[in-house]
Amino acid sequence: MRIAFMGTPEFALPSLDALEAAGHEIAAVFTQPDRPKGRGNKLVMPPVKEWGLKRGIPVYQPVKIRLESVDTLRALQPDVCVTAAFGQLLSQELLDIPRLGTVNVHASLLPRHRGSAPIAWAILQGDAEIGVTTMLTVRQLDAGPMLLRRAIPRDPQATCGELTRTLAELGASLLTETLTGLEAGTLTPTPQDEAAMTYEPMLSREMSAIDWAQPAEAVVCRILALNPWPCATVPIESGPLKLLRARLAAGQGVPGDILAADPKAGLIVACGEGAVEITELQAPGGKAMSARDYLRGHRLDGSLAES
RNA sequence: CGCGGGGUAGAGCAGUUUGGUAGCUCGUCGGGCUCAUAACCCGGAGGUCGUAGGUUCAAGUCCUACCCCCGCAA
Repeated sequence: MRIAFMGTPEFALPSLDALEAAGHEIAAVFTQPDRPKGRGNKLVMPPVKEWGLKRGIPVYQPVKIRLESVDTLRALQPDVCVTAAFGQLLSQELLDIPRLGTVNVHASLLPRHRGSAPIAWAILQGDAEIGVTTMLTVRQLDAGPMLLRRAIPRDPQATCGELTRTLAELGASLLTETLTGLEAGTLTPTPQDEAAMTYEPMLSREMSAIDWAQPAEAVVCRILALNPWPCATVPIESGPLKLLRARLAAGQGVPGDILAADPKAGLIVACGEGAVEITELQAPGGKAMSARDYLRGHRLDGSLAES
C-alpha cells in the first residue's frame, strides 16, 4: 500500500522498517521540526527524519501539521496514514484524506494508559501485562476504535527505556498485521470501553522525588518507570543522585534509612514496607554505574528521605 | 558562541587551591588465622595521572590548544 507515515522518535523506527520490509510504499514521512538539543544547543533531527533522508523519501516537518500539511497530504494520495509517537494532533480534515483511514500504534493495552507516556505509567502502576494496540485514529486523543492488540508479561526488572524498545518491535509486527487485515477488510474495529479508560499526563521532572514511605514494590516500579527520564533522584551534597535501577531486598527500617552501603552488601534502603536494593545509579556529573562500583569510591549513610 | 561537572592501578574515588618520592576503598595474586564467612591479619603485583606543547631545578598539580565522557537548561 501507499503510506504516509507520521512519527518522531526511535520508537517509530521499527515500524518504518517493518513497513518497508513488508513491501509497502512509504510515500513520505512527517515528523517534528529539528530542535536544539543537548550541550551547545545543537540542532538535532528526529530519528524518523534521518530514516527518511537515508532512503531519499520526502520528509516534511510542519510546526503544525493541521495548518500546514493538508494539501501536501492530499497530493500524496495515500491509501493509509500511519502514526507512531508523532507528537502532534491531527485534524478531521487530515483524517479524512487516506482512503483506509489513519492507523496509530500505541504502546499500551487500550483503553488503559491513553496519553503520551503509556509505558512509564504501566510500570508506575505495577501492571503485570503491557502491550501495544493498533487503532483507527480519531480526533480525541487515543480514543479511536481498536484494530489489533497484543499483550506480553511485564519483565519486573526492565526499565521504561528497555520496555519501550521491546514494545516498538512488537508494535512494528502488529502494524504490518494490521495493514494486511485492513487491506483485506478482515478487521473489525472494536470501540474502546470508555468506562475502563485511563489517561495519564506526560512525565515531568517533578515526579523524580521518591516517597520512601511507599511499599518497596512501588519504589522499585517508580525507579524503573522513570528511567531513562526524568529518573528518580535523591538529593545528596553534590546534587541530585539518580537512581536508575532497583530490586526488592530483605530488611526493614525507618523509610529512607540506608540499611547498608558498601561494595559487598550493596545499597539497601528501607521503605514503608520492606526494602529495596539500588543496583544502578548515576552521581551528579558522572556516568551511570552499578551501585557497588559507586560505593567503592563514595560513602553513603544516614537517610535518603527528603533532606 | 546557552550554563556547569569530570577524565589519576582492573573498578570507584582522593590528591590540583599553597608544584617537591602516587594515595584510599574494592578487586586480584601469595601467605596466615578460623568449624565457618560479603569475616579478620600480613605481604605482593598493577598507573604513559585524557592527548600535545609550554613554564620550572622539579608538573597529577601552573599556562596554552585539542580529544572524550556526563549533568542542567531548552
